[in-house]
Amino acid sequence: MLWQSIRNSPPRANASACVSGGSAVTWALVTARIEEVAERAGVAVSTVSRALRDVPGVSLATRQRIKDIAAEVGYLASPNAARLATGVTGTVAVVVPDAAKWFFGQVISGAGAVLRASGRDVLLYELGDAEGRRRFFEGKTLRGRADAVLVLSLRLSTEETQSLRTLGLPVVLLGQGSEVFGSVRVDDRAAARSAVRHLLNLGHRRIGLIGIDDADEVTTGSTPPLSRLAGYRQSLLAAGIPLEEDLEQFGTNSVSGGELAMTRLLSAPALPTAVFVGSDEMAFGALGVLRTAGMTVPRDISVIGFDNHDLSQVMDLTTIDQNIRGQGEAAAELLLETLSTALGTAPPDRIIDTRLVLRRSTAPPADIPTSSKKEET
Amino acid sequence: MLWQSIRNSPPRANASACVSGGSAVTWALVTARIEEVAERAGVAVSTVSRALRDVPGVSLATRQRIKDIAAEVGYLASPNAARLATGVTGTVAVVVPDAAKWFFGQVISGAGAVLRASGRDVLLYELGDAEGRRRFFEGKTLRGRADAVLVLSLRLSTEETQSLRTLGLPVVLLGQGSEVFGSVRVDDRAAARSAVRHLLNLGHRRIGLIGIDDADEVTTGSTPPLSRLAGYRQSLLAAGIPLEEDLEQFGTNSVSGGELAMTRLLSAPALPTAVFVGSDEMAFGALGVLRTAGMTVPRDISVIGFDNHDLSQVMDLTTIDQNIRGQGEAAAELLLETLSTALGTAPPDRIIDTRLVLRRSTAPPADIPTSSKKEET
DNA sequence: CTGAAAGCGCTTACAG
DNA sequence: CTGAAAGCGCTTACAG
Repeated sequence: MLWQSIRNSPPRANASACVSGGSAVTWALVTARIEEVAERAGVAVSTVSRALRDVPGVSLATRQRIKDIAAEVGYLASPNAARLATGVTGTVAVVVPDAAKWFFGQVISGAGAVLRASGRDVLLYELGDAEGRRRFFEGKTLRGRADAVLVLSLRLSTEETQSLRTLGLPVVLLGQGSEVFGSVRVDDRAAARSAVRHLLNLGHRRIGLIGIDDADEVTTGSTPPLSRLAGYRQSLLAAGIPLEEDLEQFGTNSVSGGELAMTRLLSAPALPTAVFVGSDEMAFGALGVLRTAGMTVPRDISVIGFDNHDLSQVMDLTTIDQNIRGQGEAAAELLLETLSTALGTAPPDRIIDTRLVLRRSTAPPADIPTSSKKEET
Repeated sequence: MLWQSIRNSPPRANASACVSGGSAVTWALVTARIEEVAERAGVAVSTVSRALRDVPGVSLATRQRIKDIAAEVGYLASPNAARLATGVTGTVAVVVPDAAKWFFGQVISGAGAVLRASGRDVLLYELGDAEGRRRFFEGKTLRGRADAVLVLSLRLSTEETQSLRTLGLPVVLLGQGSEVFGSVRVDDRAAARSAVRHLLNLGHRRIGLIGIDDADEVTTGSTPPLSRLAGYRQSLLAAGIPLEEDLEQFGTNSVSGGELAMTRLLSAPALPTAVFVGSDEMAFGALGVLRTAGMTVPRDISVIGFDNHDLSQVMDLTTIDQNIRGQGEAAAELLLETLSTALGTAPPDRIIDTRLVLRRSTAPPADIPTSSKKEET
């Protein structure tokens, strides 16, 4: 009853018009237009337009009068008309592989808060799978829909880069450097080094790695996994510890990926006394496997993650905080700056700080390893 | 260098125009307009418009020729012009308290997939805090920006309901029933009953509750917390077990909320042998506290959650799966149906199935409790 | 400081 | 089946 009345008879005291859109006839409320405000104020529509947008060239008196009348009749400029006239959408597109993943949720929320504070709308594009990614970049999906684009955790191919450039919009990448677009990210390599150094400083010499492999069909090729691996290796080598293939296991960036990799690590010729894991979610999986195997963390093995996931505290996981929400905020801010300033020559590249968060999944190895260096196969 | 050229000199072989928008002068690429296609095809623009949108009334031959030419010149109708002309935006607004929370990420992703498959854009509105919620509903934020609205986990006040109705758009609520709008949700009460019945069937008689309290400034007043509480009480009473105030503790829907509530439960006059927790995230917090207290789950105490969170498997948490992504999908589908069909009299209310997921956080109580019934203070 | 008019790029009765 | 014209509701040179 009520339902029907909503669809078919909009509240009175509002003019209504019948617009046939698509298959169904829908009712759309018609609210005050600029013309009505102009008539009431006894001025031209152009003056109303200028007054309401605080464009210079209107006397203070008329401007105020127009504003009052606009507020009175509840006038709001039609976004679509304004967009058509100016070409400015007041919208920022956020392109994300998968909104259901914790990492991207943090970024979306952080970036969204900044964008909303600037009065902009957020258009969310979720790639989903490789096919979705292809469709997004092939079609000119964004044309006329956004003023700027924030792209998360994607290593863009030449064609994709070109496709974005053709849009003519400012683009900022998150989690990935770029020669062409602005970027916000952390120094993954340095962060990984400090994680492994923490383990070294505790006295560990046999340190395993659970890395993020490249199997994800959407984020494939992105650099953080590689940089974290490189940081791990650098730290070991700098400490004079040779790399061991058996101690490096990889999996998808997920709990189950961590479980599988840790399981493989447990069947290594000689167990590591500590493991650096490429993401907290993988570390959760690793912790689960260790528990199942009857091993105690950190007594039998130390584990350090990467992210500072919401749940890493309750899991008591030592990890690297990479301020993900802050990265999202910084990326949005950079985008807004780019929108209002003519930027210089090089695309800006902002590096966000990381920090080690100590919890109780790391500790000195049980038996001080003095001979472990020479234990290789 | 490259950067500058992006902003100032769009790729050649594309016409370009200088549009002054706001403070800065920006370049916008001008791509083919409908007129160009019409000229090339030797027809009127109206024919092109009809041909490209598969509107009947164009001969097959001309339609195909026009489509070919459009593809050739890469013509795509300007979304803003089409919107202004039709009033249809091809966009659905998703209104969410906090995109960073796991629950909402699932919904956004599920609903988004369905909406994208239908060719629609997703406009994300994150309320953030009470002030954000107020702003959203006071201003006619959505006017002219969306064809339909999906509202997550909000118990709407009369004014907010009215504000949405004034928009004249189809609205679907998720996680909340409504007299006015369509809704998708689970039967929280029945699900809670089955959770508690599981504990009863295992032989538990002293069953505690960790409930979601109403402190969240945005989602305050939503019914799932109340329904789950009601289901808990119903199950106990149906089993002839009197309620005990000390065994009901509440907290914010978060890990720390679960920690605090479990801590209070641990200082109850007599410990429960099992606890039903209103959400998995709270259950994670509860598990953490129990571990810290040196108690073993499920030997000393059984814990059952609600959600089937991604991480509940690795936490080995028995829980109620409520198919959150499925709820998001169903809500989006309902919205699309509403958009294309003139719906009947009553707002549709779709109930999604829940199911018990058995893991190893629940087990029969250690000592069979025969006298516990009379242990109250 | 203000206004009349053109224009943004489509869609849709209306007429043929 | 096709076209000419009006209209969607703004903004912005241009002229005064």
